[in-house]
Amino acid sequence: MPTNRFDFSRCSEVVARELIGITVLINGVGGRIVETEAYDQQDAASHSFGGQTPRNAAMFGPPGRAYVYRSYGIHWCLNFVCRDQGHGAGVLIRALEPTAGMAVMQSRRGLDNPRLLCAGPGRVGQALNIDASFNDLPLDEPPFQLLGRPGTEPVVMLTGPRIGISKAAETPWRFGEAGSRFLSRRF
DNA sequence: AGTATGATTGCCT
DNA sequence: GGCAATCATACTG
Repeated sequence: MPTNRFDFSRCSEVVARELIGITVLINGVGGRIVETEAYDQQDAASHSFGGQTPRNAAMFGPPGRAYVYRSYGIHWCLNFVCRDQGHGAGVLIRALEPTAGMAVMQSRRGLDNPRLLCAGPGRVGQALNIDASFNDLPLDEPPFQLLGRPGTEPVVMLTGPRIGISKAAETPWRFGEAGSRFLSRRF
């Protein structure tokens, strides 16, 4: 049976891998996570790298909450806070295979093609109607729902360098499901 | 297929 | 004042 329990109190790389195949819903709308990226305080590409600031405070709070930030002044991006409190680590949700609330997501995105609904962090934000009010919210309570458990289904994992960053760009902390048509980009 | 560009805003140096 | 964990569109070859 599905569960809302998920162990976020581990390092971002492990959590990022285990999230592949997990379903995330917000108010019943969303899908299966097929692409993630790990970020960590020791990592020059992470928002938490320089220590805690008002913007990244959620990353330093308890694991298992959302960290939401504005990207390029335009998009809202969703992260899951992980590791131990105070460590400044999180996992960026980069792409979903849309499964629930397709019509709502199509309307929010202004597009029909399921393939492009949630293929990228900004698109996920728009499809799930994310904004700043979701920052720091616990992931095991409404409006969030996490379904499934790591290892329940066999997932062939792809690994590669993260996207859109300039520092630590060679660190292979991007993860995805092999063969998925819903990835933001090819690995 | 690949490369370029504008949109847009809050945070940090 | 500069920049950013992006996206859609409009080019080029």
